[in-house]
Amino acid sequence: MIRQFIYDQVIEALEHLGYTHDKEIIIEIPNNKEFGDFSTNAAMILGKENKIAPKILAEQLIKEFKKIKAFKKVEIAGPGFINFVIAPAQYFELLWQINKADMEFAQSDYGKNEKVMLEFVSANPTGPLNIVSARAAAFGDTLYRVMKWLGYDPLREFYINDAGNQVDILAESVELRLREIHGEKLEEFPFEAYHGEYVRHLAQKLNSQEGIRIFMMPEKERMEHLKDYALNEIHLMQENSLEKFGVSFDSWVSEKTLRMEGVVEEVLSYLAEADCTYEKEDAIWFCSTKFGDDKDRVLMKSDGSITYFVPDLAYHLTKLQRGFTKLIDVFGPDHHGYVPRLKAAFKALKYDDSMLEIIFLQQVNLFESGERIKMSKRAGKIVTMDDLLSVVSKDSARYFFIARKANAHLNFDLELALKKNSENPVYYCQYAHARICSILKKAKKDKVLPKTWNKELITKLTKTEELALIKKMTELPELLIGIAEQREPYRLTVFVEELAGMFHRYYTKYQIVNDKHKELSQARLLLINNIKNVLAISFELMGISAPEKM
RNA sequence: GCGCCAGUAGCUCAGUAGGAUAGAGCAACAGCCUUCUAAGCUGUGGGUCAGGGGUUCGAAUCCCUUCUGGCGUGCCA
Repeated sequence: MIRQFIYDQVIEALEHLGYTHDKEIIIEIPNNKEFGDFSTNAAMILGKENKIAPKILAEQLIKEFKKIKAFKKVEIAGPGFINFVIAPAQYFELLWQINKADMEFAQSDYGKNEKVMLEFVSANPTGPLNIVSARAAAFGDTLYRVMKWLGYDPLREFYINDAGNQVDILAESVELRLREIHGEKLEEFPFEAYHGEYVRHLAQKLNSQEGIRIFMMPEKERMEHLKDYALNEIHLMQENSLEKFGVSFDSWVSEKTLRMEGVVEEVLSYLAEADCTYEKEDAIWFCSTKFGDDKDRVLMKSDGSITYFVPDLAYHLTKLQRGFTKLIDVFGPDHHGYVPRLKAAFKALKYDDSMLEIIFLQQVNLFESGERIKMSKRAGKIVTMDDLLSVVSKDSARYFFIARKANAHLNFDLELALKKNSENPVYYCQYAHARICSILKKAKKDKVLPKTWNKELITKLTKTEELALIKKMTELPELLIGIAEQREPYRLTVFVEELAGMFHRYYTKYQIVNDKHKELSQARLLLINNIKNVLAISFELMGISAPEKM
């Protein structure tokens, strides 16, 4: 809010003085408080192109800024920085705006209704969701919420790979477990099959529903039946896990359905028409190296079946056909070799590959008592999302999952997530919210809390901590834009921790409600009420609760 | 081998428009509740920003290079 204002003033002053500003200047918050509330490097950056010494340019600009009431003090410092101190009256005005915006603060039409496709989780329908999926769910959903808040038109989509090899193996695994139930002795459970307990449960459930009847079906029909059954059950299981996590998808797209609609043939013909395919060793290849990939890729295997890539490419093309102008995929850490071929296909088909944006989430390591918990997919020993949620609350889990940059490994400390003190940032932040609620409640009971807020009250706020709190809140609108554009939800957790910390310190230092100073009390109540709102909005965007009592 | 990602305090991490003296939290130690929630606050110590070169008024941040770790490198999905 303020940053943009200062930026505009600088540009205006430059133009008024007849200087050019071809190079980008910055308005920043100095990390040393002695340098004021904001500072700009404009004079240093633009000195050269205007053939003037930075310090002289700075002096001239400062002369212009002296006329502006919003600035209490403007100074030159160091090699040509211009430091601004914002007038309290300006902060009061901003607080009043925040107050008026209420629970809609920082909402905007910034995104101009751009249709953005957010594809995330998209886990294989062959087992329960694991913790990397949980990370993806928290990440994608938070990004969705922020984009929505900023006036984009985002859609959350889950792509189900319910066709191909792995699904056959799933059906076979269920069949083996069924045979086990009926007393057949298995030599050894095949290495490639799915070993998880859930396969047994699926078999048991199916057995109790249909019993021996299954084995009376012809082989082919039976496998189809097992496939449909298992896929449907697992889909429901996954949807249920996500729901417990507070994540719902706007759309689920099935690979099988896509295939039935004939998109595979379409894509193959598009690529052939573009002259990008050839035959070698009984297989059909895509010459992706021509478009930046490091090797050519098989489209149709020598046995006549199709590779995963073809329907997936078709799927991405449907996103474009549906009018999305930005396709964001959130992938696990093991897929990055896959991107060049997707991008290559976009280029081959003359689509703008910059519309396709892929975010990689790095792996999640679970720690307990300082020990890393080992996970093994093969042995069915994965820690599932449900396992995690049975131990850790939804709030804690979501917070921890978004609290790191996407491309950094995430160490999830189970003990820490369970702690209920300041070591655990979730509680630290939620506690600030609960504390404020408690104060407001007491103020209401004591009849200090006014029915409606009065703008004049704000002028009672003169402490540096109070102005600093207002300043911090005004950062939210710009922060959210940064989060949406850089796809970096973690920055929201940094903001919330800072704001909560500032409040806790303020609370300890000053008494908010004091019978002897009614107006001051009311002004402070107005301030903390807005802090509460800003915290609640941030929590809402992260998908975690804003408790009124703890 | 090649490709992608990462390396900041003992630990987990900020430092996102290239800015001024690199910051938090935890852990360690010393304190604060007759007063609105102590799930909180205050203070102390702690750094070769992995190493080296370069770009420039100025680099943790950009470029090159070396080292270390993770992942990828299927006619798997």
